[in-house]
Amino acid sequence: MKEVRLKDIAQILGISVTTVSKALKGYKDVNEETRKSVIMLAENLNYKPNTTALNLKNRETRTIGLIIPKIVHPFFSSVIQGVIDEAEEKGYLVIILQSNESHELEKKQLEMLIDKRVDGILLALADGTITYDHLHAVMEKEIPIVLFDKVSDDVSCSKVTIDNKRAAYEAVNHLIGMGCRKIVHLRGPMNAPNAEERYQGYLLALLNNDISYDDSLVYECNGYRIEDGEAFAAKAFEQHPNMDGVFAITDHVAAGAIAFFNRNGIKVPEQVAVIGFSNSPLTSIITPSLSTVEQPSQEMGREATDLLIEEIAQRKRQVPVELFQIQLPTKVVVRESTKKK
Amino acid sequence: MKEVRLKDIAQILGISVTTVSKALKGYKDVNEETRKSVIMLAENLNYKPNTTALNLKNRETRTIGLIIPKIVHPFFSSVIQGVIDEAEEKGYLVIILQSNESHELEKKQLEMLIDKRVDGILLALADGTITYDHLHAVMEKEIPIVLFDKVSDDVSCSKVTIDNKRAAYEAVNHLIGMGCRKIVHLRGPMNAPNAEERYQGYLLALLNNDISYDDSLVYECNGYRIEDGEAFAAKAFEQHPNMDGVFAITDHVAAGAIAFFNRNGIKVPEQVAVIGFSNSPLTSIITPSLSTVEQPSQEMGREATDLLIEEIAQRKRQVPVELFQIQLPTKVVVRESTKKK
DNA sequence: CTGAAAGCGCTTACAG
DNA sequence: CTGAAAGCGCTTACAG
Repeated sequence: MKEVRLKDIAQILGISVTTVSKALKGYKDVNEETRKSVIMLAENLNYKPNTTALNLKNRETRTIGLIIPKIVHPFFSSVIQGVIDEAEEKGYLVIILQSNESHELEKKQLEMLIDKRVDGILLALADGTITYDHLHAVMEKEIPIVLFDKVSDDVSCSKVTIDNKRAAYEAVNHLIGMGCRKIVHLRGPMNAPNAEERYQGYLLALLNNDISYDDSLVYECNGYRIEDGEAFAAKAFEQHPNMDGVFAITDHVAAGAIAFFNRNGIKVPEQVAVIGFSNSPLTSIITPSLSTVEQPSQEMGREATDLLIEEIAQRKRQVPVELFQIQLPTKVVVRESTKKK
Repeated sequence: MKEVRLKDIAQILGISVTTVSKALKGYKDVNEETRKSVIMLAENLNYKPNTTALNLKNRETRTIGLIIPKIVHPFFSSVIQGVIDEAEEKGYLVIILQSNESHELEKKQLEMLIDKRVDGILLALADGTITYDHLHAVMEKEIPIVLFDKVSDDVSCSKVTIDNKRAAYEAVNHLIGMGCRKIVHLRGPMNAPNAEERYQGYLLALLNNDISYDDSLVYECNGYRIEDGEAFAAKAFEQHPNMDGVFAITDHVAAGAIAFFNRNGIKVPEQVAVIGFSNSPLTSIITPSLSTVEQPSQEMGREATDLLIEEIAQRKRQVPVELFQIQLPTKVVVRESTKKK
């Protein structure tokens, strides 16, 4: 069963393709009778315009590309959902690719999406990405792109992130409010901007509360798995048996710390309070449940999509493109691991 | 900066578009010199064929659609990864949509994908889907479709699932092997095929081990959240204080049961052994860690994609389409919640 | 070995 | 009010 084309309708009605097209598109220079008969027949034959032909004609695909470091991940999969939902509402479809934190793959996938002629691209930088030529290439082609979560100052485009420094500040401030004074920070790698900003927030909270900074309380985790958290908590506790708080770069690292404390009879939160980052599902599953910082993941996806589609529209209208840097609010979620002593 | 077209190359070289096209596509009826100069220039100008024009010409988009009930879900997000990886390897891109377990949405999205002219569709049925006309419509248009995870006998297309009955059988058999005799089954809804099959597996395991069936040990959960598991475990324990095993329809339900037992001083696994289903991340996070049935999620995505792309190729070659029903192997993963007493 | 022509399915400026 | 023609960027059967 072949697809119905304008030509088929035209032939049946004995009129030209032009007129059929106009009738369907609501041009008013079409006789009322003609219009009606075209529309009826189109309906009966269940005519659907060939999107592929429209794509070619209109120079747009109504498709956006999304490159994400990791799909099987509570935060990112929630971002994906936000993107898809928002895009669908605005009439766009989404092609998703996973960079696996690899610079090479990210670059290759960016090219695939451009070849595919997507109307715009959404991207969270891979950890492995250290140069940005592939992104500059996109900007030169004037293809709209919006970065989110992991971004870089070296790329001038719209961006959606959270305020990592402030979020960390609030987390540590919360620990201090609970009475903590010797707070260990299990931080991420030095070269990761997000990790650096959270570290700055940690510093600021100490400063604002007149707690002197002790750099031996800061540990750089070389992995974000639960076991990494266990290992670093063990190390920290050995070196600082009087520690009374932990601010971990992720919930998994925090969960690892709690596992270590649980196993060694160190009471959480009585002896050591623990707070993580992300509000991932495990926070309410472990015992004690884990306080954390909630990142608005779906909103991040929605917001980034919104900016992208807006930019696509501006480019299309040939008006100057506005760039935005949006920082979404976070909030501390208090659970058992930092409840009042 | 406009995109380079064949026409541009032709003009610069003073030859026809036809010859440029042929040179690039390796036709041998092109002068060696001409070929070389075309290829060089194309490279220098970084020529990329316009995919949109090719789509129209070739009547294919090298794109497949994926409709999934829920994106933020460990099992499904892992399926997504499998699909995307496999598709990318085979030169296809993937458009993802979320049906939110809704029949209506699933139908609408199916139409969107068809309008989009995807080459094929991958779909896990929504819980809300009770009739299959929208799927029959797809089959009539001869658009390749492969169902996975949640499938229906009423739709004749290739399918990829696990053998739920066998998987459940093995789980319950494992409990029996650990010495359990009064095994509670927290099952899913009566009208859900997967739930029904697992229930059948439960029955069969009892039968094969000469344990008489007691239908008061079977509870139909009206939800799969942890709290649902807690509530039903409480109910079961109240009615059967001598119960010694639980086989739950999902890991979350099982985790809820464990939470209830933990809180009430009922030893797991000593007094009651518990096994879940899916091998989701929480299984190794809770205490005691949860035994479960591992479902091959990425493999399911890969396998379904593979079948789909194969079918697309067959349709294209006009050879008769073969339909497959693949059942992927599962395996029992033993953790603390069912360790030897 | 080269290229004019037709065609994929649509849109739209233009002539009548 | 209608429709022939040109065009989006490509491919390919065909003539020379």
